[in-house]
Amino acid sequence: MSANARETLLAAAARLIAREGARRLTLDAVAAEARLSKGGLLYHFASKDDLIRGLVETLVAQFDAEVETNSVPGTPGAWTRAYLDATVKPPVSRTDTQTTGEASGHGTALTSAGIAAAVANNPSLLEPVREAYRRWQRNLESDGIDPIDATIVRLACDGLWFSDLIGLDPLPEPLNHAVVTRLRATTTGAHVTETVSILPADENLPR
Amino acid sequence: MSANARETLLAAAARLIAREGARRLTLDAVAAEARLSKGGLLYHFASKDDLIRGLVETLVAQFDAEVETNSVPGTPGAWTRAYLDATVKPPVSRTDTQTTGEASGHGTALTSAGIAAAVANNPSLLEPVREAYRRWQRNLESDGIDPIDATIVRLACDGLWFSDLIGLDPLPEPLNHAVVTRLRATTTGAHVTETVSILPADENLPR
DNA sequence: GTTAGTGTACCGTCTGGTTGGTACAGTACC
DNA sequence: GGTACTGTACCAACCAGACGGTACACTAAC
Repeated sequence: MSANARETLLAAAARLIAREGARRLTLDAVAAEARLSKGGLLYHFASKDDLIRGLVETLVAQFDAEVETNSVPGTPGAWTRAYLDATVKPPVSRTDTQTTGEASGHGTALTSAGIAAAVANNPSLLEPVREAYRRWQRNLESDGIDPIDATIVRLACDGLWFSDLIGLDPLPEPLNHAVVTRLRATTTGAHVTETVSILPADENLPR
Repeated sequence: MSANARETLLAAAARLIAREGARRLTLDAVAAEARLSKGGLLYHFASKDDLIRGLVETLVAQFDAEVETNSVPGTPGAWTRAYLDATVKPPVSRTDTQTTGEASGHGTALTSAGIAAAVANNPSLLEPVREAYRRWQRNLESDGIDPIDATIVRLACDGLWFSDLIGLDPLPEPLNHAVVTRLRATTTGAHVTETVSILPADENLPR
């Protein structure tokens, strides 16, 4: 377990935040969650800030990888579409181990854990996120489509992320699907005007 | 000062978060910022959670009031447009007193202070926000325009809010203006296709 | 026997909250 | 109009627990 101890610890930290909120992210708690001693934890992460840094960097790297995977370069709007997909795609939880499903019922999902922890503890740890966004915004603006459209798609994605971060109700399902579809259509430059009336029943659009 | 002591304290707390981050929101610090003793603070707010609750509720109430002010009922999309305006409008800072501008340069603006504090300390304090969003989403979906469009505008607004919360770079100015304009146009049902090319110089669009 | 990795015990500080008070304005009663 | 009493607003000092971090002993592997 030594080689991936870091990952185990990061996953434990993320799980903890998702379950009990950022305030409960204490070294003791993380160590316990990862079934390790505090000493062991501090061997891998020199400080709490260091741990959160790891969380944030992992988050950014994962999202980057996800976008990279989804992106099929060549077509205009490909990167923007990949950004959308990476946001929407159900995040594959890294928590395969220890499935003690004692969900205490609040939103903060694993993906947002790093952000929450950084906001709670030390906003300057968000710097990697800020830097990533600079990069992402650059990519969006030079994606071969109208940068305004691309930016709106980005903002909507961020809105979905925000919603997840603070545990808002997800959009009701037919609407959610329609919104994502509409956003994706935006990235192709095709200005679809097919007004989907309130509560459309066509749930089975091609994925 | 006794009557508005609560407001003074809330403003002090918000200022503190904006300036030094949510972690620094301690009872001592808030009291000092408001030039009051901790005992005095605890007279008005029974606990730290109570203080944060006040912060969150004020935030929701302010936003609600802002939307209400901006909304001109009757025309389709009016509410959605008001939501957009309330988000974009430069928040009139309530901090008229004590203008010690020692901004230490990170994002968390006054508007987001309550959210940040709640995320950091006790996510369950976000319940009023969740409830408000249920209400808002209902209003958006019955605003006389395509609910998909309305929802996308909402999500983009939330994206802007999120951006502010974690202190991302604001959008470069011509783009920002264009995005807001495009979003507003969406709320009128008018599907504008005037593709503003990369970096448009026409900054002086009619407000 | 050296090194990577982990555990135990402990320390100092921070911080939320309590306690016991002060100052003072109002007011009811005689 | 003086006295007893109440409620509001605030303060200084203190406390107990939590928490980040340190020190160091131990062990398994090579």
